[in-house]
Amino acid sequence: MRRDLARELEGAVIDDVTVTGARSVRRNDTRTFRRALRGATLVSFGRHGKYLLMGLDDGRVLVAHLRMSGQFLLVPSAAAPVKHTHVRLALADGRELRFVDPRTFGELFVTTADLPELATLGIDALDLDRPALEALLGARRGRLKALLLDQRVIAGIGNIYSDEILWTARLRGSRPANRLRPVEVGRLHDAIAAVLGEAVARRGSSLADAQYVDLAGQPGSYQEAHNVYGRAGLPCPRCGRAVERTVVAQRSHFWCRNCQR
DNA sequence: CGATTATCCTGTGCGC
DNA sequence: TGCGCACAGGATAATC
Repeated sequence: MRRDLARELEGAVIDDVTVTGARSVRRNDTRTFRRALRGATLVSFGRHGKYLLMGLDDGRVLVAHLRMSGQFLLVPSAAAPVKHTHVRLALADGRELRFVDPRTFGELFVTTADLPELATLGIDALDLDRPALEALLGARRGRLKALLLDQRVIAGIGNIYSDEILWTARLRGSRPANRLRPVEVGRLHDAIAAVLGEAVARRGSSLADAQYVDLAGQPGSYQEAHNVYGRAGLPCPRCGRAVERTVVAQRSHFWCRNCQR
């Protein structure tokens, strides 16, 4: 999504801001949010974990998190808004960037360049080198899956990718994070890079309800490459044993008992 | 400290 | 077809 935004919106000028949803703009009141964005030019496009960071020409940053069902859609301004369109940024060139979010868990806000709201986030998963991963693992006593999902430790890995990473690294999510052998840390590090890299290359995972779509409304295809996520009862692609589903902290966890140790 | 539970929402798919 | 229930890419606060 960051790449789509950068390709399409570099230099775009925001003419008007319409906020119709009550929950999508957080941390700013609507008036502050509108004032910050009206007339602004989008000059840079970053990301930290799952937060999208759109830099404005005055140095401030429009921060967005899609959470479970948020979408950014770029459409002609005249297009009729779909249901659950909560925020619209009308651009000077006749297009509109729309934030659509049925479950309203997503959020948008404008803040200063030092991003105080994101201060608790851990290192981005794609910035993690092997020694850094080893240090993080050693400092935490919980289970490996919980650590991968904890955005304060590593930012950017969610429930699909934690399961795919653990399967790729042949590690059980229930393993104590600080008791991996060096060779296992190496496999985990490789798996994080491989799974996230391939998922980005395939433009993300869109499940049956197509909540995740790109800026043009198109789904990704990484779901076709899922080895365990959502595949309870189906054969493990590596060994053929049925993939299991257990529940960890109210989240589904999919894994292979035979080839993850 | 770490694990679990409830909560914020809407939509979909399933069994009956 | 209608109803109730389980479940969904996340994050966080409260509780055990």
